Amino acid sequence: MDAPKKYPSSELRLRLLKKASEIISEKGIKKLTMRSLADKIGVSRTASYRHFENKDALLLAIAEEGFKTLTTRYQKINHDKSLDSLSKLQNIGIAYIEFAIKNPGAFRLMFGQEIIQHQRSEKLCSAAKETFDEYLKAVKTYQEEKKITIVDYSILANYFWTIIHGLTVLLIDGQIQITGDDYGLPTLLSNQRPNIMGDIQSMMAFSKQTIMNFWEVILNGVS
Amino acid sequence: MDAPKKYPSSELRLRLLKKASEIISEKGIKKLTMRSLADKIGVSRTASYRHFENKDALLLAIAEEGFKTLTTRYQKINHDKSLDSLSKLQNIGIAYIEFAIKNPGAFRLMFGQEIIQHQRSEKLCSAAKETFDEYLKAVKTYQEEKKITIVDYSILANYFWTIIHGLTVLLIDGQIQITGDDYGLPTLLSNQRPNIMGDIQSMMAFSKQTIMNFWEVILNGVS
DNA sequence: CACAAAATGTTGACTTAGTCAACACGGTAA
DNA sequence: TTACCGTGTTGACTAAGTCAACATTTTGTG
Repeated sequence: MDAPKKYPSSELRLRLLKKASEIISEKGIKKLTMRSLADKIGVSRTASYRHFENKDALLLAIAEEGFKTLTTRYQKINHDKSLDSLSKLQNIGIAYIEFAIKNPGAFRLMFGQEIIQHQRSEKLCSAAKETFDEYLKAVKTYQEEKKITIVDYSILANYFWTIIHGLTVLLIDGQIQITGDDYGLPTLLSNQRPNIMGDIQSMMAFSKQTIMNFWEVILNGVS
Repeated sequence: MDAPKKYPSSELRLRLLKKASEIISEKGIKKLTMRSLADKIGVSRTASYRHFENKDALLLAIAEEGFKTLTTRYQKINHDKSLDSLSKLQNIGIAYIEFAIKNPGAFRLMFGQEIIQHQRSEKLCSAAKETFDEYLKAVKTYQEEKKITIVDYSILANYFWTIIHGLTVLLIDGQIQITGDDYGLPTLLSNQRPNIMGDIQSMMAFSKQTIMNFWEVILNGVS
């Protein structure tokens, strides 16, 4: 009898998702309140409960949407005939970072645990699985094409993921701050309010370069 | 006039820190309430406010303690004459992961943003700086010894950090689940409650192996 | 078209949790 | 001894999640 399951996408539902996602990206999850969210959108304080059972369900839906978006991007890359298997894999990494930089709130919900640890729904898991499968497909293709046989592709996938995820998380948490071509102090060390999401362009340029550098090292070593 | 700043370490203060850290590691920050924390320790609901201005200050203190602990470990490693510079760097990475696995709650406070983004105190920043400096020292020593001149050591530090941090975060968020020698499904894909912190021994063994593998690749490439 | 049912939104009320204020008590320095 | 500090307690207020009852609109169906 979980009340609000129908209504797959009304006007309000979409606006709530979008606004909530913005708020958690900018201010963090703590600062998202059902009441002020409704208020900002201009409906009464409990209107959101017609579209989401509760706050956790709203957060869940944000994560789910996130996976769907990411899956679509991955699919587009995997289907692009003009890209070789290495470029596909790299582009998928870049898409992951770009998504996270543009939607840090959603990204944290998707891959963190604070929220999702408990109330994972079937829908969320299958959305995540689609994203993951698309990623695995790219890894597998790359591995087969390059004839890398020393490890299973799922292990290879974890290794790539480790690097991309590490970079992503450090970036969105401001531990590697980019402004133009400069590095800022890690958030860690600064008691100023960090300008974490300063300049998406610069962050993406930095990320691409970093991925290329990692790849160079992976292929040839540092020597 | 921020009231409770004196009292650097009473009985109760320490018990609060310890218990709170346990709770956030096991259940997440959302589930830590000042009232139930006090209750579990057996004092009245506002007793904690004699030792911490508010909940954020308590979380801040947990992070600060975390940095101090980590700094001590790093120092011990850096001072160990029996280790060469590579081993020091690797051991620091392992210590980082071990700390995170044993104290995921504190770790998230220290390196995440959800909580700390706003109320960073001087004390927290300087505690973080000490940890960071100790890490940088190890990187610098390694770089000088190995005569790696292609990049600045602070960039090298970011690269290592990226890998270690990525691995750490994926582990504590259950995206790489270890049970004995097996991999479990990423939390992502499972709607069962994940047994994230299953077996610290196995997770550490896995982490050490992974770090070694990464190093192997970094030194020699995959070819 | 008429009407019941479903969808959607509103206000009132309850509950939990953060936190302040006032009060209490024991120890210690002047 | 006494004033004050450190520490803890209870009472009270407020913000926020959320349910229940009620109102309005939309929609499916005879």
